[in-house]
Amino acid sequence: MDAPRKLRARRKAERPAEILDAAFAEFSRHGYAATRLEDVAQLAGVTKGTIYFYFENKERVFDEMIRHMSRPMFAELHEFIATLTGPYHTRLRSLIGFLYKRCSEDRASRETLRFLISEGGRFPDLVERHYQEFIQPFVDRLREIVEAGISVGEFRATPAINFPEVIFSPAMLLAVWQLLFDDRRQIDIDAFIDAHFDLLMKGLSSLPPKSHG
Amino acid sequence: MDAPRKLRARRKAERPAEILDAAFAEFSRHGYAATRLEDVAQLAGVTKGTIYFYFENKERVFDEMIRHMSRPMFAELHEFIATLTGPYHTRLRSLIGFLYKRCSEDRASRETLRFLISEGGRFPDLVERHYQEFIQPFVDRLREIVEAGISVGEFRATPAINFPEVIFSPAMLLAVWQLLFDDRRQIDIDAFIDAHFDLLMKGLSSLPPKSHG
Amino acid sequence: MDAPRKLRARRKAERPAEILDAAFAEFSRHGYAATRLEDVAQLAGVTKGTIYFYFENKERVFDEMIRHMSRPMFAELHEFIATLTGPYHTRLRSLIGFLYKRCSEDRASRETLRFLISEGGRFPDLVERHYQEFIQPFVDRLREIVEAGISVGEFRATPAINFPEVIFSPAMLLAVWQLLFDDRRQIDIDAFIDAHFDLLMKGLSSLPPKSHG
Amino acid sequence: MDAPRKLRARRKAERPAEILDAAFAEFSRHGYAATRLEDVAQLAGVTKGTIYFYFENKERVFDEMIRHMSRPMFAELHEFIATLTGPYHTRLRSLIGFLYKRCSEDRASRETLRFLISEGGRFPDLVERHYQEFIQPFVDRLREIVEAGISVGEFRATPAINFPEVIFSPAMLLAVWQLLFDDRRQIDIDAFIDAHFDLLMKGLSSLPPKSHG
DNA sequence: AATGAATGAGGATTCATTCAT
DNA sequence: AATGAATGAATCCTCATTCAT
Repeated sequence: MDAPRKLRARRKAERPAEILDAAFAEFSRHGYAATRLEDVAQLAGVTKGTIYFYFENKERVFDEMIRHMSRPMFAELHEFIATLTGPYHTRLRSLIGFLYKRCSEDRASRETLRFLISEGGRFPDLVERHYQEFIQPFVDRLREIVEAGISVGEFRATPAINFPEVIFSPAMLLAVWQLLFDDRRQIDIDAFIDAHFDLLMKGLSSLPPKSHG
Repeated sequence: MDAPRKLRARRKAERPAEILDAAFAEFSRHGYAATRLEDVAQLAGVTKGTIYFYFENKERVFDEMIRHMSRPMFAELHEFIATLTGPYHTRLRSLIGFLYKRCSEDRASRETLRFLISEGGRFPDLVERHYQEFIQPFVDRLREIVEAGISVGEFRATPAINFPEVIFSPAMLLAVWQLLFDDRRQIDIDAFIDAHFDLLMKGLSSLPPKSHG
Repeated sequence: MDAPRKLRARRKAERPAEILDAAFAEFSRHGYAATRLEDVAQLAGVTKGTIYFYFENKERVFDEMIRHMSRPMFAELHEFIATLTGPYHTRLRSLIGFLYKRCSEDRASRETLRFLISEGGRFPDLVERHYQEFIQPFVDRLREIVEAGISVGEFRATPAINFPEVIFSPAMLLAVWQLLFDDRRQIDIDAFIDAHFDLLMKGLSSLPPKSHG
Repeated sequence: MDAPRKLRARRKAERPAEILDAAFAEFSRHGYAATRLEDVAQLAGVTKGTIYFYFENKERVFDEMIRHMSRPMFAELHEFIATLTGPYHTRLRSLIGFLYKRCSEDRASRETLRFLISEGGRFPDLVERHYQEFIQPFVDRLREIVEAGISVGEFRATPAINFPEVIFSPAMLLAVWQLLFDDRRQIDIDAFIDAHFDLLMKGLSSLPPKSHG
């Protein structure tokens, strides 16, 4: 008499997340407009009606799905930012490394970028939220690190200080690349990251280039 | 009795392009699935039936629209590539400058990127075509320039040679930024480009950094 | 330990009536088809499931609601009829006055008329029941009074004896008026009734009209 | 090449009316909410989509259907009113006779009354329109006739002058009766009307009652 | 060439009803 | 007794597509 009640309660608690996971799968495959809620339901192992029990309509399913997928991402970023220590070039690598992990390893984050680009017109709040919660904190932190690095002489003064996006843009390109080609044009990600850091550190360095001789 | 015939003939010749221009406007506003051919027709000043006279179905309208918007872009790239002369760092700036013009000034190119990201799953050929016609030639040319620059000592040897994407990624980021925020978060594009080149040239440079004293 | 049990018992006994009262409110606002049992439940302070504990389905809720609202009406009519005394024109006034009270003061009776008109096609038994229980007894009693009045010389012989509906029709019109306009077009009800009786009594009178001189 | 074009054009011109006729049939059978547009379409010999080609949505179909059915009724009333001549009791009979024709012979008018009673809450404009276009003109004209009749001594002064509804209410009752019982409880309409006029004329008369001896 | 009336499959949404708890 | 999660049939409405004119 207790186990089933718990089961029911547990199911109820888990249903919305199950539906949102299914929604992620379908929406990222077909886009917002071409996704049928019936397919989402089926993938979640429920029926259409159940979705409407938990969510007001398709737009809300999409919106909540994005929140559902983004929440851990936002949280992780903020946690991660708090732990950065060491010399500034290390912090910089570390921070950008975090972004690479999001872009290259985490399909959810990558697909979120796709959603923002594809459906941003229909869901402008969603874009704004991601700017406030993810992009801006990330960019700000990046700028602080570079500024601090400059002030202690680790980095040279550079106009890129005003456009930290320039500094991490290869990570974004990698994400877009993967969105475009999925697995059809593989990139050696580690080598890509190394190339990025090589160029970046050289570009930021306040030291003369090593002699190759 | 001749003028009207000519007019009609001209109209006829222009119809498909007019429809495709209208299609571009509607598809880029709402995405493939949410665009109604009726709206495309209205914007083009014709009726639904007329679209079906010129195009087989909605998919073909989309596909042809992309071709229509991309053709000049492809052509320009190839023409542009042929004209590159001078020292390799100049050629590099020039080539990347071309990309910036596409990304920042040309809405059609930018929206094409959005289409590729949004609808690539539905139109894989379209992605492939753009890779063959635009991305690959661009990347190849870039790599050639850098390689040549290295071999004549203008640039240092760098692993970025294997990932020319790293070199132009800020331009792509700028395009994505504009797709996401449109005019809501303006960027000083010239300053952005300067920051990019500053970092890039420093990163590629085979010379010691200028002393600031 | 006893009070709560009583309370619950009382609640239980009252539940069906509470539900039917709520049903009356919702059905009369939206009609049968457009009323949602969920709203009825909410208004009654219970959940959907509870309704199905007490009633088989939506049709039964509606049917029982009508019975619930009509029962006192039927009972009152029969009681009232039994009490009629005095001269026949007094009895006539009194009986029609009863109808006016139902039509003008009692929203439940008026809305019942609306239900009969709106949903009679779906619930023919309901119409039949009201005919048997209310209309026929009322009409019969009315005819009896008029016949008796004629036989004692209070009223003149009139073909209206065969259509007692003609005699009370203004009361029905008033009900319909209120159903149509609610409070948007107020009528002075007492003056309306006076006008009705003035015309009716004159029409039935066996006496010459009063001279106005 | 001409006949078919005409045919097409004629069909197009007739379609909306055909659909509205079918809508009348279905709506009056089942009420607004319970009517399925698909059934309306089928009865009209078209498909769902066609209805939406001509009408924005279900509400508009209903609204236009009412207009469609009422227009001739409104027009006829106004024409009829203009033709009234003769002694005032003749005009009165004639005007009320018009109403009886609407109520007893014309199902469309009767069903319109049902719609007003059933769906007035959802379509208040519709009720208002009928008041302005039909009820008010009718009532005003009736009052004028009675007033004129009084002033020339045909009728006695009566408080019913302020409530002309009292005068024609049996016609309304007849309509309601037919809505409730359709053909299940037949009324001898001519006899009913005679009874009405007998009572009414006696009630309005300025003369002493005829002696029956 | 072009129109636009007509189609009908498809998808969002609603809600009466069930049933495990 | 009562709950409320879950169902799925039903219905509104959309829109790509066709075709007679």
